[in-house]
Amino acid sequence: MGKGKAPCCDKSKVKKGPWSPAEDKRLMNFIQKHGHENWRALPTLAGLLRCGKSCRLRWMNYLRPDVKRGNLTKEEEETIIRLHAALGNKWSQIASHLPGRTDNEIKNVWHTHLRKILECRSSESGGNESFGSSTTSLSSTSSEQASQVTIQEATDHFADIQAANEPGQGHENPKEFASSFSSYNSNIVSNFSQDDVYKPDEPMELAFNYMGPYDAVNGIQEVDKPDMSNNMMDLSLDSDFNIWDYFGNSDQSFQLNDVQFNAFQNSNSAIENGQKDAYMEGLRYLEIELGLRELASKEEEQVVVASKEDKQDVEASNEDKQLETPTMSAAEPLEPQKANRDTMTKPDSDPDMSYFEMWPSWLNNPAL
DNA sequence: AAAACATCCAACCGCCGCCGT
DNA sequence: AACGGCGGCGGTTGGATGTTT
Repeated sequence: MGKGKAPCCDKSKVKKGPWSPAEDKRLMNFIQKHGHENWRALPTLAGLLRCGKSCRLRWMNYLRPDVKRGNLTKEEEETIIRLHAALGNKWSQIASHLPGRTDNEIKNVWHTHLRKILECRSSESGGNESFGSSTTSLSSTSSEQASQVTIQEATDHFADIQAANEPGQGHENPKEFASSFSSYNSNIVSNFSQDDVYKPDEPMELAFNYMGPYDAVNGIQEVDKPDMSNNMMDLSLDSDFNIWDYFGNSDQSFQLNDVQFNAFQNSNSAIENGQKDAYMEGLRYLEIELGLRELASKEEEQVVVASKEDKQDVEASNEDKQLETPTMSAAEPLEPQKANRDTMTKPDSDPDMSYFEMWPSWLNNPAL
């Protein structure tokens, strides 16, 4: 056996070959919204049946907005020839001198076109032109490392989220938020085991897997990231990242009504102002919908019914329907979560405690 | 018209180096 | 120091398309 590494993904479960327009669209939409901090996780989060490498390649060589199309100009060809003479087959380095051109494209052009030109020139000039694999050693610039998220970036990022949470500044469509929020929670809840259930004496793991050094409880500092690999989602820290948009990619079938949403969205001020009831109402509603709580009263039932009557249907394109359901999507029915309810236990100390209070550091964090 | 051949290029594969643990 | 994960790179492949016979 060779000592090659394990494959980056399960080859039997990923699609290969040419990309369809629907896949392109999905990949572009995802990256435009959330960036590409983690290629390995991206296909799952974006709902693509592709390996991360394949996604990266497609983006880098084809979908990136700054990729130049069309034939190379004479000047570009000459540049490639000169750089190849100096650098050899360092296609990425050559590409770095040609804005908008990819290493793959340059490599292809070289093999199909430029090499022949050089061969012709060589034969004409008596063999002085070089077109082989040059081994000229230039000090190669170290590859750019994935930029660490700075404290300032993290601060700005969460300031943005907080701003989105201000009254009147939040998600433009509360129902969309509630719908997508529920899908996210459905996913988390469906993956809960007994060990995941809240234990009052244990520190809570955050529900989100930050990619930057941000501790939602204590402020800005490095924290250990919980290992919940398949159950977690990575939050991009792109400057234009908006957590509400992150959730806004779902077809889940229930929504909070506006009152519930507002209470939920403004949970901190609601609690500080002694309006916890409104906040808790939103939580209970979510729990009921997720099958984590039985309807406690006629009133609650009416709230649920009213909300369902108020919901909007989300149209999914036929193309999207053909794609594999993303991990974070809500296409799965709620039944599995209802079954899960039986495996969960509430803290003994407070039988009325909301399951969503299992995230106190998240939900009540002033930074949010 | 059709078969054979040539060309193009998107995508895959395996390896490498960096980095975190 | 050793190991594993990941992004990046360069070589290669193979299907699509164009050209020639």
